[in-house]
Amino acid sequence: MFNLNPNTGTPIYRQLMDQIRRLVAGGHLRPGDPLPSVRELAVAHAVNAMTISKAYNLLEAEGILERHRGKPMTVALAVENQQNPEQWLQAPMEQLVKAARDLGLDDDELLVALRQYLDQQSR
Amino acid sequence: MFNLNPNTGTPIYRQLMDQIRRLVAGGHLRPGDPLPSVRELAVAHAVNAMTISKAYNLLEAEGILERHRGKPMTVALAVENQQNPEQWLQAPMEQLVKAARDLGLDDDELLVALRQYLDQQSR
Amino acid sequence: MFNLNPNTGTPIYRQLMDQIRRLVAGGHLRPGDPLPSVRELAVAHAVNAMTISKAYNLLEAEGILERHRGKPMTVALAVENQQNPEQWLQAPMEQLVKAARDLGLDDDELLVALRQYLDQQSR
Amino acid sequence: MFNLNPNTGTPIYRQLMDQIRRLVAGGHLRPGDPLPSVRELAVAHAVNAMTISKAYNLLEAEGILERHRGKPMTVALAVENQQNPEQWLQAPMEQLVKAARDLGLDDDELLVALRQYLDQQSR
DNA sequence: GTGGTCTAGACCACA
DNA sequence: GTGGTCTAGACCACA
Repeated sequence: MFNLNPNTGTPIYRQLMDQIRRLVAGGHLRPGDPLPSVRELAVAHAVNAMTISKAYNLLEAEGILERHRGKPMTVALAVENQQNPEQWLQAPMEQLVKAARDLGLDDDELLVALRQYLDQQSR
Repeated sequence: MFNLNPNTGTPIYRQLMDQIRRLVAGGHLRPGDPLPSVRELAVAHAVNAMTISKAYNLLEAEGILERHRGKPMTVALAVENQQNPEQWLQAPMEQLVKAARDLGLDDDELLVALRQYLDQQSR
Repeated sequence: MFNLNPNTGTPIYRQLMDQIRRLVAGGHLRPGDPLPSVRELAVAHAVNAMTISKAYNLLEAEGILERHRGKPMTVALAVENQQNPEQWLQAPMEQLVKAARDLGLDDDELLVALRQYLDQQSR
Repeated sequence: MFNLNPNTGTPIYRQLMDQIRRLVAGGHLRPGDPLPSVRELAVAHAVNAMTISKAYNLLEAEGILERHRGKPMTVALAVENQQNPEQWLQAPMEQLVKAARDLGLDDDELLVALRQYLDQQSR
């Protein structure tokens, strides 16, 4: 369902938050859409329920999710999904560019590297 | 000197390790080059000396740095800096592509976004 | 230190949050003042550390506490402690008045009851 | 009908129990008086019927309510409504006094605050 | 020493 | 079925 990796140094609950935020920003999850239950996600990713719950709680505090007693949480109706999706690309682009700079790649070399990577994936 | 951000969720010592590894892989730091002292870096980045020290220790264990009693650590003479630099780009490219997918961008849109970002930076 | 009762139906972490908020609003805890460590409080009240930590985290999100890596949390420097303390009395006054109404007491009888209660306490 | 608030942290069934107990203690509900049906209350307060039912069941177990097959529950004939009404004021008074203490108010200031609050309400 | 993350598991409130 | 609270305990990052 989601892409959760316990070994990256990024806390699992943050990984989940990032992905949900982006799925909402990208329109894949829309206002009113239900989210998988805490237990369901926990089992599916072999992760503790409290870890999932923490992510959901923080997203509720951010106004992105809504809680419904006894029912699954949903994407908030009032969520601002019309906000510029590119905003969510900033941080990972920054990371990538920094890595490229450290490695001595210039802009064009980085773009070539990314294109190659994308081509590999789609094959 | 380096680019250390305490708020990203990635431990500071890992950020430092990543950057040094890439600087070595990219040839910006070459075998025998001295590194800044632990204290110097700690002060410069307002970070605890143990944090820097931990990064240096782990890099020494990896064979990338060498320790010299009473003198600054250096890049190991035997370091394999001829290794494929693209290897160090994998993880950040993966992050970026995942973010783009969640946001509903296809390959071309991602490449355009990255080019725009790079253009902005160089301006 | 604090007054935490696991049997009231109000979650422990909320009880703690309420008390800290009021101590700050009342000026007993002032900007920059350190709070007891999570472990210290947990031991003192025979409560799990995560329960204390949850309260501290939520208060940080509210801007009332500040986190300092490796050091105790403190009352936020920017905290608005000049806000009207009476605000924090609203909820408990509402509760009390509702109870009194249900019991058929009028305003004067309630005030008398409260005065008697206060007199008992101070004896 | 009743005053049920899902957001206070106090379970709804407890809020309901408290209010019925106080209405009985205050003589507003007297032995033999019928209570609203579970469904009626559930609809009126947009609350699940099981929540109401749970409160009624617990009050029956306490001897405060009586069940009559096919008919509304009533206040128990044997209920001890002559018990000291002030007893039900203890808990909310304690809460209020604790809050006032945290805020640094002394007895007189608290009494003044309560009188002001009552005056506001009656206006 | 400080707080943070995560687990396994119990039990509660509510639909 | 849903999410919430809490525990006991492990291990991590940082000062």
